[in-house]
Amino acid sequence: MTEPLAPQYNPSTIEAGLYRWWSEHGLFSPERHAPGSGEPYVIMMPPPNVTAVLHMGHGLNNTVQDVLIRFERMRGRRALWLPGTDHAGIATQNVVERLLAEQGFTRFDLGRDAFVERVWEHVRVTGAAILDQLKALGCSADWSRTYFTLDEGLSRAVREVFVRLYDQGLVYRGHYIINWCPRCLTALSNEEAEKEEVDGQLWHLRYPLADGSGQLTVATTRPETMLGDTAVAVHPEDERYRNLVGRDVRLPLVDRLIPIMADDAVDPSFGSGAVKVTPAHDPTDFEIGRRHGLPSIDIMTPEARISLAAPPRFQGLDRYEARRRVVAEFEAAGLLERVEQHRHAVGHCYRCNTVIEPRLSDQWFVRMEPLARPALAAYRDGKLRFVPERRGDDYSAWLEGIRDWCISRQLWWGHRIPVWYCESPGCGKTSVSRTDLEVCPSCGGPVRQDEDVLDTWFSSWLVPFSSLGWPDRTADLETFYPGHTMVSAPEILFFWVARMIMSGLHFMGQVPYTDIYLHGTVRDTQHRKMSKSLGNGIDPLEVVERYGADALRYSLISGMSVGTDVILDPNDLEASFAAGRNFANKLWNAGRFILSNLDGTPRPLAGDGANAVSPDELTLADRWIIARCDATVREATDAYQRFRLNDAAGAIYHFIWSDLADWYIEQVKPRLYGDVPGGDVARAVLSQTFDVALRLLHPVMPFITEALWRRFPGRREDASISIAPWPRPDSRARAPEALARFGLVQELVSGIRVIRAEYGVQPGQAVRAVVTGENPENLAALREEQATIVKLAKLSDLSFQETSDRVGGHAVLSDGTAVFVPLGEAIDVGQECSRLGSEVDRLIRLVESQEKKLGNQQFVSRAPAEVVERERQKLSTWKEQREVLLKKRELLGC
RNA sequence: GGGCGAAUAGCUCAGCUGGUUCAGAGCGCCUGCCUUACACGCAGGAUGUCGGGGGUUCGAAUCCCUCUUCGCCCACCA
Repeated sequence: MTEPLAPQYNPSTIEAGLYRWWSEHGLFSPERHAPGSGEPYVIMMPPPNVTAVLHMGHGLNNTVQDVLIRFERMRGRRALWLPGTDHAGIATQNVVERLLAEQGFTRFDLGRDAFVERVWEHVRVTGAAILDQLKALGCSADWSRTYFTLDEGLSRAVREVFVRLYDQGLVYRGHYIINWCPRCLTALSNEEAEKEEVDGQLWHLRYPLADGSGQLTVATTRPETMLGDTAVAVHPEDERYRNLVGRDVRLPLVDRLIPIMADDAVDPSFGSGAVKVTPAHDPTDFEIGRRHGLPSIDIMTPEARISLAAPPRFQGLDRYEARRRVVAEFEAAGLLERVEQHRHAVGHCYRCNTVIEPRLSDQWFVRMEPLARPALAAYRDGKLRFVPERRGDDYSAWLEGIRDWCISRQLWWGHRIPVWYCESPGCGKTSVSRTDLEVCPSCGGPVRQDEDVLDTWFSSWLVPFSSLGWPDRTADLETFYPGHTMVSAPEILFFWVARMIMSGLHFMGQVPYTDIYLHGTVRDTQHRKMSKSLGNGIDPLEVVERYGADALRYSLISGMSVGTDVILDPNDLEASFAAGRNFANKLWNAGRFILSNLDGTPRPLAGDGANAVSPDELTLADRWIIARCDATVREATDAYQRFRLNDAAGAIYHFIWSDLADWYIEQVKPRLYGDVPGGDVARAVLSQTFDVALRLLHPVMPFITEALWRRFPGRREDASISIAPWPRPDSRARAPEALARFGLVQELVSGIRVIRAEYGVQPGQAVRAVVTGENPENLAALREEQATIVKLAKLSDLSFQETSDRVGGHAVLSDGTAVFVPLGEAIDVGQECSRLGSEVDRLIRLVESQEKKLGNQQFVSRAPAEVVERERQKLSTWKEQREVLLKKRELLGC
């Protein structure tokens, strides 16, 4: 690593090598980077689905986690970032089924075993690709502990949990209305049925009374379900229908007699106040049916076609064809009262977006209320912290309204439900078992395992402990449970995060983590979520190749604030990622400059060493940059801890680019070149502040900071910035006076630059400047940095004196100190007068309003004394500046 | 229908506990520079009724009310 650094930073030449080096040195495993010491710090990676390679949302999610884990690792924690991948039952099965369909097959053509083997093939390929992608992003997860949710270990945990919950009466089999996807042909949980507002219609249908004495109108959004109606319900208090309760209507098209009954579930103010009751196809109707002992008629096949339970002419029709046909027949019979436009929420499958069909079937459920209660209490007792805070409200609201969790899925890809049914007549027992059963435990007869698999979230909700070896009491489990921070996208708060908390409390007795950081979503410039179907995605690997992982990471982090979305332009990668790339290049070149000027190990800045730099060797600029560096340490550390990663990145960016590169490096050059004495002190200050800056930035930009940091003279071959100690604030570095005085130097230089720019002074031409002022301390400070000012403002001479020159450019600093640049004939007196005039006007207005404020008795008496004093200071400074400017105008003869 | 959030420069957004970062940053735009770390750069510059209206206060981008517009979450009025 001694070859000269190229002037343009080329991430692709260093990233892969550094990552390999980190891995080989085991820097990501807690036992290697912090053997036996340090408080554990654990982040569980949300396991990416093995359906497909990662998108930018994963890029953001994992970058955030990596920033946090690297930060805590440098702070001396035994940091474990535990990675894994999720088998993603329904999603993965769909992907592979689609691939099969392209070849003209269905899963039934292959059969269960061959199909599952086919899915495994897909999973092995994408799973490996995903891990490679995470590595390309620089993710410092502990790959030696990587899990897959279908691994043997995690499968064992799944069975253990199922059996325990069953034994505790918290898992049960029930015959209920569930959400059914007619395309995926499986049950879904409530969370997997995404409600979406759609413009639909409300059909008002007339049902004739059985005795022919009249009609009753019902309103429905799904007229085809009337084929399965078994009653009509009205509200018990509804006067309009009181005399009809107990009578029958003749169900049109089907010609079946069904009763009219009263039930509280009916809202008399909606529609006609009478509801058709279809217990097999609607959850509310199912409950009504159950209360009144109504029969259920299932008129639909799993594919949502009309079944044999309906009249023959409807059989086999798709649900929407059937809807048209039913409506048409009602209309033809004069039984269609009216059709109303009606906007309502309809459930859609979260994987294929097909409209959900409520369906009556036998499924397995988890009783959630007993699990939810402790999870709610944990939040109320302050054991969980949500960032942003308001997400805690979503969490508790969901828990309060929680319903039982349907966990069985009619899929082939997933954990098979560990339930066996005895097939011998006379026994028929249901057995739930941790191990596979060959025979019935009670009668020894033949058994058949439940065909279904478990919801994919039934394995991932256990990850905080199952990935550590549970149910065995492993050393990992002892050390790393409970963990600390969960970094997640807000859309999986209920699917995953809340359920992990419930399982953690139930099986481990403690919440799995205390901080839940829900970041925003990656969107395009039209604020649409990035997705494959919209074609507005950005491939993270393409960005890594073109701009580097650090640039990608910086751009993501700087573009996010707590809980808000990150906007990227998929059509203009340059606009989205150039900032990060430019910053990396800036840093690279600053590093190139600094490192090439460090001839040998620099003197220590502090300490007892004989050659340590003593405080009185430091110049004003040195004290200033050291104080700025210290302030940045405080700011960045605080921001990282509060998950304000963009603030941390911003503070470091500003320190490196503005303070260190634009000001300090520029001003320090004469000392480095030997034009001015003190080069060794300058090198010491440069070395230390740059070292600190690299360490502060390392969590966000790990590759470039490591590459530069390792090149410092005297660095041990095996030293890595990733385990270098986190910079500490140093109260001795605080120097408010240096910050203020160097601020004046900056003001003076800027003032002269403005004059040069406004008067079109050639960039190469040096000019003279004269400073006058009343404040001796400030003048002394400017004098101390005379060389800096001369260099940065390109002066031929800087003098401190009274002046009688009349022609030139003027500027006044915030403390009233004035600078004058004689420009000879180049100056336009009239222009300068008007320039000064408008400045004077501004000050006059400020002084006036300030005098009014201070003349206000209310303000002076009610505002805190320090505020009043501060305002007085302002007034006197402005007055002083005004006087100086007026004097200048006088001198110029305006 | 219920709950929550947002609206600040052309764009993306900071501005946390009312008053020294108070009107800001980055990008974009304009002017001038290939100054021996960096043109992925340097120096300078322009741009705002802080969404509208009302209120509280000595003082409001900041707190309260209201309206408008967007967004998110939840929901068994069929």
